[in-house]
Amino acid sequence: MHKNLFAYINRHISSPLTSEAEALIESAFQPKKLRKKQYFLQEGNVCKYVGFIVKGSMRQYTVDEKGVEHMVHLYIENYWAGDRESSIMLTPSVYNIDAWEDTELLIITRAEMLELIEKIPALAEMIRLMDERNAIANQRRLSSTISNSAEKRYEEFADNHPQFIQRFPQHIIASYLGITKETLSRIKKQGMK
Amino acid sequence: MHKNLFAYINRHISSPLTSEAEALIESAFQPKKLRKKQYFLQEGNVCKYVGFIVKGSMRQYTVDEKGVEHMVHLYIENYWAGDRESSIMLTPSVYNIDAWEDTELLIITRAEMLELIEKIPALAEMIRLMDERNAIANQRRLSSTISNSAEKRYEEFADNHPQFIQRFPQHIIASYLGITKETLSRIKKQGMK
DNA sequence: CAAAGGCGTTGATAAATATCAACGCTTTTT
DNA sequence: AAAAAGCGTTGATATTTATCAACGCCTTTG
Repeated sequence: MHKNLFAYINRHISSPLTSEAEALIESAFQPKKLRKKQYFLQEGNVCKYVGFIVKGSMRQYTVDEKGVEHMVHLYIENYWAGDRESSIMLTPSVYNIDAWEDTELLIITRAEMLELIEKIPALAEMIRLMDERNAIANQRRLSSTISNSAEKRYEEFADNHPQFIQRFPQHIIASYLGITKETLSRIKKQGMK
Repeated sequence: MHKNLFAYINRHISSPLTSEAEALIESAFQPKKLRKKQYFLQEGNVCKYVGFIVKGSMRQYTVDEKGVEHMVHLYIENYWAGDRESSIMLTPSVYNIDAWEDTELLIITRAEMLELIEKIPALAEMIRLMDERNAIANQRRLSSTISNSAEKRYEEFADNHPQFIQRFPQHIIASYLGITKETLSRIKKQGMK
């Protein structure tokens, strides 16, 4: 199970992990299984772990006063799930994270992760890269959300993230794009003509 | 002029900069003045520098097919301006960054910054902190943009960033919030009652 | 196997927001 | 000092998107 993580890390660093490093990582990351719908993080709790998704899919969302869910992130294999703000600040999270499909994770606390980074410089390198990509992706999404119509946002998303379109139902995608499921349904019908 | 930068860095690290570190920083960061409306970065160019704003204000925006500007970021003193994606990937930027008021910057290339980080560990610490805050802020903004009505977004923004409300005209704020200036005008009138 | 729930679609209608045009008031430029 | 440009506002109207209700088709569950 940790093999996927090693492979992921090696894909993102310049020279492969030593076997000592792998051993350290293996003992620091704890396997965790979630059944569909189970919470990884529930609103109001402090987010203790960040999780690397080995298999399955998850979603992160807020719930508004009317009970409507707003998807903030979608995750599949090789994504990291967690609420950074809560983990860092130790404040209660405003987000829920749960499993959309049965999911296998490797989880680690922030403190343990920081320790690990001290011991394995390559990990620091990976984290930096991850952060950068994340920042870039968020930047793009923000820019798209502000500037584009619902239709254009969907097109862009479908082009850039076909995996998500396949893995999540349409009403989840709609929420992620900031529109209702009905609107997305109509947009798609339009776009086909 | 570099004093502001030292103060900023010291505010974000655990033990103050040594005078050697200050000397290194001073020689690496180049002062730059921009008059109102002057470009720091123009769409289509690779973003060579990141700039620390000592005095003044700037904006980062895209321009769509219709010629409409969409504000992606607003910057004032003690903010860092630049397009990370372009700097890292060395790809042409899709953004424009220009001075809104006459502005004084301290600029540095990415390569020089990386060198500097090697030499001054405290800088690495600061950058990590900066990145974290940035990520959190972006996350919040994204979440707000997806979930909230224009009115609520404005309220939230006004509460959390009164400085921006004071420094930038309303049509810029509107664009930043992803709405038109007319809609913002009407929202504000409503809100007063 | 029957029932229930999840999902996508459609129609009718309402609400939010954009667009276009015009105006008054400042500030900046010439 | 006059002209131009920038800014915020308002009104009339158009467009986009949300809401509410209903239906058919699956898939899951008891």
